Amino acid sequence: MAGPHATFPTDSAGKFDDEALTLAAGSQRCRVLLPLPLAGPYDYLAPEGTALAPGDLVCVPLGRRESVGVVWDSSDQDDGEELPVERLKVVKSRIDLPPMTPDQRRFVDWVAAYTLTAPGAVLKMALSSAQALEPPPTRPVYRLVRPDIAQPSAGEVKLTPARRRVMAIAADGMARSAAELAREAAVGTGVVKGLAAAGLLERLEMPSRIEINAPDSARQGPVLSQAQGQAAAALRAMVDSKDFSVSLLDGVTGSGKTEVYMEAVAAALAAGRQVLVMLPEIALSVQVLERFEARFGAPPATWHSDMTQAQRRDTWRAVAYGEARVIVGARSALYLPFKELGLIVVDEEHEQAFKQEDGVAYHARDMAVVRASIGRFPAILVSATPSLESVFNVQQGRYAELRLPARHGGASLPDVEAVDLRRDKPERIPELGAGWLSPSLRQALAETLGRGEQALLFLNRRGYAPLTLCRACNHRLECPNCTALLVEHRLSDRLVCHHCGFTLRRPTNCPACGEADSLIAWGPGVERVAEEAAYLFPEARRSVLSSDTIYGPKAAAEFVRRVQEHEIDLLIGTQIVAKGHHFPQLTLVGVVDADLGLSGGDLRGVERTYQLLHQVSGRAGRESKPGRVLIQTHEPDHPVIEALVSGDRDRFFAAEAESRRDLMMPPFGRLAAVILSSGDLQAVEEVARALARAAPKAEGIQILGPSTPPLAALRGRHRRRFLVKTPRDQRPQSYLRDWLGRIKLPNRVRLQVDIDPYSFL
DNA sequence: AGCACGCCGACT
DNA sequence: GTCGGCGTGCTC
Repeated sequence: MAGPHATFPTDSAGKFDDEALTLAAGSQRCRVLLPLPLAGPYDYLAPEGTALAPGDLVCVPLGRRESVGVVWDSSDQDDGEELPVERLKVVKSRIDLPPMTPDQRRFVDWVAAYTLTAPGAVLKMALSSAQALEPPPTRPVYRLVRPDIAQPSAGEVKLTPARRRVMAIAADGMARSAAELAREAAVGTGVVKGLAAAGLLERLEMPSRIEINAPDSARQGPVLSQAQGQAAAALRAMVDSKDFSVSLLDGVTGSGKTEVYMEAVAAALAAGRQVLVMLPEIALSVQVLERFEARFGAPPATWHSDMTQAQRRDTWRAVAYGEARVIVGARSALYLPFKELGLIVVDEEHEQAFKQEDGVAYHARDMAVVRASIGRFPAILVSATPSLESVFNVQQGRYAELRLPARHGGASLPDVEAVDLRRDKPERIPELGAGWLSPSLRQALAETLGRGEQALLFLNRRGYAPLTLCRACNHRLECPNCTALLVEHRLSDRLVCHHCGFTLRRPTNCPACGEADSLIAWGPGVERVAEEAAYLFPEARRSVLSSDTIYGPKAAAEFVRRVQEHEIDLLIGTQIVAKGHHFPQLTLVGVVDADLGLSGGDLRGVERTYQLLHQVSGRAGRESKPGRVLIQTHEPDHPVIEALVSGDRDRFFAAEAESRRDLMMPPFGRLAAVILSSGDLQAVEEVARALARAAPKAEGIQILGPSTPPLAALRGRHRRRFLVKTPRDQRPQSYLRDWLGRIKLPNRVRLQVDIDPYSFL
């Protein structure tokens, strides 16, 4: 790959010390990476008399507009012909922000190469907030012109009592906003402005920065158990070694994993490094934030999709300037401009939410490990049900393993039983139709609620019913844009496509045969289970919890509070309730349908079902009250159910790993998906055939497809898919580059590559 | 991603 | 006769 005759004038200056490499002023060529999906950086000329160094943020002309960009490293790649100097435009300005660090630049290049996407597309994520690059906004403040003379000599300016009070407040020389000054002096803001006009106060523009309270790493943490203490000491040692390492912190719910990794956070902070803690769903982690605040005396900075532009800008800048020391964020926080990152913690590392599917397809857990390796610092993966990938890496000796065996604080593990739906059949309820709760589960609910305790019914399915069917002609209501059934949502009185968001008011007549009142709801969703629960336990205070009813951190916090204060007796929820909340009064968990994730050809379906059910089981019974979990299933002998009932996770993992090994599926082999899509069915099929023909033969590499994925159409686009399977020691990227480079795509067909795919829809 | 250019339908 | 639809292609 190394170009033997690199012609870039500054190349010899030393590519391993690129900070020292400063381009000379004048008409000097420099490469600028733009946040656009282009093949590589563009060449510009540094402005006369300005030195630009790799990492500098710049503003450059681009066509008839302007764009921000980052001065990129001169590569030794032999790109072929360079654009002649006459055609180059001049960099407009250097942006006054800390330069992007070499580590972050390498990370951007690495992710682009790994995911087979344009480096500019990755840079775009790193410059996520366009407004962050603008100068920080200012706010007007007022202070005394002459602090030494608070009272002007009489006659010069008329001093009314109101003005006198303002001057008295301002006498300390501090700058205050007009509103603040006016409030303290009990006058209107007009008085303040009048004094400014009279020349007694001066108006200044103050940069408004967010207040970042420094976390106090010296603060004493909680008393740890012996097992916790050992794990914490191991993690502290990793941090102190200032070297790359990956540790898997593995412990059941309630074993005190958070307290343990907090010690590693404290160690990194004490060493003067920034820390990133990644969570799958920041919206639901109010409790984690509170625990950080309790531990370090200051709330961490947060980063997630649900932020305003202003919050984004302020946080982005605070991270770049090194003011924010601890950032708790969703997967996109990985691309923040850390000045001195020294530790990444990936909590709930097994969660699929870390996998980004659209745009740049990447797995944030894996990229976090890469980021740590580039920055030469530790990464800590945390889970009660680690991914098979991570367990495999432990077995291979790549990751260190730290196990926390028992529940911290003496609470016992819940008692898990399977309910065999083949014998223990839910009864039909005349008023409602089909029922979903078996007699055993009903009885357990009655007992729990009767004791004044809380119960949770878990069903990982939003809405009222997953299928609407015509009784007369058997027509199924489908999305017009996707190969998917419309899901009935009774709360919003609509039929909804969960893939594209298409909605329809529930029709009274069948759209196919026109028969009136023939449409019936088929199968359960959480809303329907809630309806049954309302019928069976009318006095219980119920709440349905799904992404439809809990949107954003505020709603999540409110829900947590209502459960904790026992304003709700019976929760009916999707996976949104499975996440780590602490509900001491919740003693019964009923899994309505454990078989949901077990059918279908999903590679990780079995693993995911185990993780999800294990997690939701962990909601039952903490503190002193024992918990009980009832799992309704048609397959009580399924390894997942047996593992949950027996609590023998390791045996289940071993069996699951064995079946993956037989198929050479991840983590024993590598997968990449190539997805073609187009509004034009013939065009996709044609390209799929052409691609199949163009596939080069290669030792050990298998091309599966083209096949029609379950979601044969999505958002009005027809889809076809290839899977590329390679041995573990052979990355598929170079093969894919070669293969995909052989055919020219027609414009209306889009090709998307997903390395390490998680979804097979 | 923008923002042009470009080549075919309904309007003042 | 133009205004404008968004297909196609380029931006150092």
